[in-house]
Amino acid sequence: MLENARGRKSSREKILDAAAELVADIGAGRLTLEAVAERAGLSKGGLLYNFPTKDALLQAMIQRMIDQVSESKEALRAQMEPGPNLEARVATTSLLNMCCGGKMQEIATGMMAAAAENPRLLDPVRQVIAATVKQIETSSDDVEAALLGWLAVEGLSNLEMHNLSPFSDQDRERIVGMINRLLTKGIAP
Amino acid sequence: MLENARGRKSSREKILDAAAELVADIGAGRLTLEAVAERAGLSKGGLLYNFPTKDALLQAMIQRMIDQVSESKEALRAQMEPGPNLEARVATTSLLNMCCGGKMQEIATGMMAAAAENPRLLDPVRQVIAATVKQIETSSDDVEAALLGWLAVEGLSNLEMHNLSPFSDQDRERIVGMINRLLTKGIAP
DNA sequence: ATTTATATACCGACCGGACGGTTTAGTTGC
DNA sequence: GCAACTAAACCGTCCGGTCGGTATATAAAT
Repeated sequence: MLENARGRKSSREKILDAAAELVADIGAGRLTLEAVAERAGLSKGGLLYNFPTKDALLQAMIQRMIDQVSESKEALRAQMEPGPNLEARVATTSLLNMCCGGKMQEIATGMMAAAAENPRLLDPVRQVIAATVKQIETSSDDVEAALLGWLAVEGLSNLEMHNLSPFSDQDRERIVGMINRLLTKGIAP
Repeated sequence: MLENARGRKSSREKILDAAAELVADIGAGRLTLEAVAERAGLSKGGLLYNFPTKDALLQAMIQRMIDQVSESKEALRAQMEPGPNLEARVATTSLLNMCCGGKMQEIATGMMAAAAENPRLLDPVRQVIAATVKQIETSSDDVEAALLGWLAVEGLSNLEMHNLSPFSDQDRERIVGMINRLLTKGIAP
């Protein structure tokens, strides 16, 4: 996916990958152009050729993450068994898959970097969140359960993206299962 | 509270207030010593007299916020009507009062600054969170409901601390009410 | 076929400003 | 006389961004 004609990853992709990894490794506040360039395997000049400013790079990180989430949601929507609160289940599952699967791969990184550098870069995220919530609110059979589950996943993923989660893998699994039960069986068991 | 002998706020307090306000105003990544000093009404030298390094300042911000939360929890624990899942209700209510009451006053600011600058500064927060969760798990009548409610509040407050919340005031009130109902009446209404 | 032109993608030296922290010399109030 | 500063200069480093140059490929002109 997203390779150029010769089947090799484009520089843009390599750069975005490198930036995401770096944020995860050394922290959003320490993200520098030189470090990104080095990890992506090109020079600072080459990096700035692809992204003329640091803001542009951060913006692209955010956009890519939004696109990936939306992709993942689309896939889940097709694949998931139908039932109540489908939209909420799709939203929560995609969030959990993306940001929490062992390493927070794509989600948190861009957001943390943007939040540290220039909060306005989070505007597109705001839109996505607003849209997601609206969709959950209008499409759910049990709006209360759906919102609650979504918020809980939001909390869990936020904890994990700051390495603040006190939960073991099996604790986490239990919690995820519990949220899924809430979403499929409603607020009354 | 926390004033010196003559009833005036100590410089330390003024500095910590200023830093918190600044983070809220201009973003965690743009927090500089000079700006903090200016807003606190003293010189950079005076600031560095009180906090010898920027790390020390951030550490103090975190510590103050932890102390305030623990204070607030203690107060709530005495004042709150007894009932099921008391500990979870205390934890969630203190979180909501602190960080979400109109302005995110104390909680988010220190955390965001620390996360941007030096994630290791969040270690004390990790401890508090782990302790809170353990307490909720051991003391709750309905552990599932308690954890779910706590996570949801965590999610809501995280959204709010990045100005990402799509909820209106009355939406928010409904959600908080819903979480409280979950905590007081259990997972089955 | 050879030259010339143009575009793409990149290198890397360098600049300038910001910022954390130091130092020094002086001031004010208890 | 000491604690708690002020004021201002200064240092060293880091870092975003600029800029001139380079290599390669493709196209156009002769």
